[in-house]
Amino acid sequence: MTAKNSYSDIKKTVLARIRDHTWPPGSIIPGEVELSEEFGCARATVNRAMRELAEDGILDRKRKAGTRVNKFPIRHAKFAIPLIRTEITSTGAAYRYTLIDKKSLTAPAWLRARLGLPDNAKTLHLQCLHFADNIPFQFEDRWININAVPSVEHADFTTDGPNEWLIKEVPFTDVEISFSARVADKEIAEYLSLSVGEPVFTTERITWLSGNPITFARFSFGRGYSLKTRF
Amino acid sequence: MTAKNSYSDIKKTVLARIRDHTWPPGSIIPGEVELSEEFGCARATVNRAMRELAEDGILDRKRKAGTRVNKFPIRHAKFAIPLIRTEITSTGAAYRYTLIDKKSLTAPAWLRARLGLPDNAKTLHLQCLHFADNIPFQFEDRWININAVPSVEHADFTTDGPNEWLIKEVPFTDVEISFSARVADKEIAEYLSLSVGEPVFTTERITWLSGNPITFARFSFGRGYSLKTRF
DNA sequence: TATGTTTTTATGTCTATACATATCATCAAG
DNA sequence: CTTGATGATATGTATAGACATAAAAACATA
Repeated sequence: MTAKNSYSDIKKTVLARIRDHTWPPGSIIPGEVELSEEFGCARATVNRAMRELAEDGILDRKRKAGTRVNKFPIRHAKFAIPLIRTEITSTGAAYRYTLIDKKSLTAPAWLRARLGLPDNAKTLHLQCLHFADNIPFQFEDRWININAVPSVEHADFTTDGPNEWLIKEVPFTDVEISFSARVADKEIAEYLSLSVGEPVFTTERITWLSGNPITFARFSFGRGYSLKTRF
Repeated sequence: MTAKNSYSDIKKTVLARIRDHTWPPGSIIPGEVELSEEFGCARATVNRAMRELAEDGILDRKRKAGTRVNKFPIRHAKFAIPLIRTEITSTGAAYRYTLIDKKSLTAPAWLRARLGLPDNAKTLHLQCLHFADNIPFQFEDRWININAVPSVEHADFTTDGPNEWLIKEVPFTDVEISFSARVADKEIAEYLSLSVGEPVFTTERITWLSGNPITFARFSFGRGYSLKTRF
């Protein structure tokens, strides 16, 4: 009868009990009915609290088996992946964009393999630079599957980056993002004012529309960039 | 009256309408009552569907103002941050852990600044290596605030890593994670079998318990590591 | 003993209803 | 023209009750 009744209060109470080892890792916790009686609220309210804690990886729930405290909570870090324009302007810096190169090419072998494209697949290859206060911030190397997005051939990328165009024009269903540390090659070093061989924080992104690859993009960030999240 | 009624069906339908530009980016979509009539279900069901889409960053909802399609839908990428042991064993590789060094030290200035610790703060400094199939996978450099976790002085880290111990023993409320690309120094190069100067994918983590810093850890990953997510 | 079959049960979802609350829109007063 | 009060309204949350479903547990059969 602890006179708590909102689902977020229940979440807090449950988290507190996990933290103070009232309900230690791996243990089973009371069922929804019992908890709803204790908290003096409806089962649906307890259900929402428990469901959200399970989504956060704190609890592990199974029908009939009950709810347990996860032994090794898989924390889900949420990273904001904003538009590069938003990322730069939100720091107060001025955003500037330049299109370096734009060419229609048959997809190279590595790209065909990566995206599962047929031989002779036509692609549009773009290279762009994004500046923050006129300092090079991000080098973008992008390939677009022309077969999947025919209209891209007539798009003009001189004022807006391809990402902004794609988000507006092309729907997608799946995205894969990866983060890694790479070596700056001559090209990247030049564009980002680095030395060849310096480490470069790199993200790669592939997007599909119902299984059909749309675009592959590699983003190389300037010196000292780091991606942060707090939760 | 599209005869769909489960909340996940509604999510799919809404997503489809966003993709085919029935509801273009930035547009306002019908209210919950109207949609519940269209789908022939209760408002609560529509509410759950819309709430989850909003959590995913697809929709933007405001009381009274209604629900809009987010102009830039990929706002958040979720990464699972598993235990290193889990990460390695889930690939089928064998996990091995070694404690390299363990020392009680007064916190160095950079750490005091980073965590907001007082002068002369006592810390436990640990260096560990995590192997996948006997190949060095991750080098862990960790500092634990002894003041916040006195019992850590008697903990034995020879068989289990400090992360596993901390998760079991010490509750925390806040985490900050950052990703970056760093240069391998002599120490890291040796432990991870790299050359000095090679790029190293690095994550740093700070955890707090209600504002009180618990631990700072820097994880350096072996050559070619990348962090992936798909959604 | 081993293998299906049935029962039981905790979670999963849905409904109908109610009230709370933020905020947009309108209109009035200064 | 600005500021402040007042509705109207869409989302936010809660409730009680119902049925669905997965899976553990108990039972029955070969």
